[in-house]
Amino acid sequence: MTYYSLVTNTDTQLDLHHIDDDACLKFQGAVELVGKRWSSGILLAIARGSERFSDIVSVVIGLSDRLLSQRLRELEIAGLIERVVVPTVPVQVRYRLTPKGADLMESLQPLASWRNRWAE
Amino acid sequence: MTYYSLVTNTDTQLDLHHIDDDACLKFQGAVELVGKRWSSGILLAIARGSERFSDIVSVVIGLSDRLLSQRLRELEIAGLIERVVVPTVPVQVRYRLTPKGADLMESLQPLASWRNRWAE
DNA sequence: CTGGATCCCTATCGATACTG
DNA sequence: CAGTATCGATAGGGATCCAG
Repeated sequence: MTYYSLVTNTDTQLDLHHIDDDACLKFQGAVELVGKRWSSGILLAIARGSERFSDIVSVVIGLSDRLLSQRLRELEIAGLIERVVVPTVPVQVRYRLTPKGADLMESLQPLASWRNRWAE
Repeated sequence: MTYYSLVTNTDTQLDLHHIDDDACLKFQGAVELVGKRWSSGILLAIARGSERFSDIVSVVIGLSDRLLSQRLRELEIAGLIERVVVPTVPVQVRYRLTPKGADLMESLQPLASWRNRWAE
């Protein structure tokens, strides 16, 4: 039986040939979590320094406030971002990446490179 | 076109400020492409050696043949997999990763590691 | 400024049945 | 085996209006 070799160089990489079914589901879940519409754009915006609600809306092209609100809740539940309320008048709300979220963004860097590599 | 890095060598701090809007959209597009429902599971199944239609259905839990058919077309159009028809009786069809697709799977390994690192 | 609530529309999905 | 066709249900999305 022959199959594609996905493991090429370093030993730190995962060997996808021996992933069990549970890991398969986890992998799928992880990709679909961040792959949901607008999620990655929102995360990227926050990672780039857009901490405010209105900032994110203006940075992520096409994103509506309703969807942003919804996604922010999902991302917070997923533990990727944290919501910080500053009790001023009016109230200020800031969003930042959690360590888990920041680690995720780092892990997505190879994907960004891939997109760049295969851009036509 | 400026090549960029999501992570600087400075510290744990992310430096994404020099990413232009075009790259932002590309990044979002790349994540959402592979993050579509079932797509990653199908790619992983093929990467693990499931070349046949029925194999993929049985390996990816919950996936219906209709959706598999649809996703396979999308992934083929995206240039991630190739469809090989062997003219026997009955016809055999095999799917495998293209170099672009294999490269993608390698680029997703850090994400799999991330999922593993932050599993509770 | 930061959303919540509502309406409505479309895309997408799962199930079922069918074909070469 | 490797799909296609059809259909009803539903989830997701855009637009709009409203509130603390």
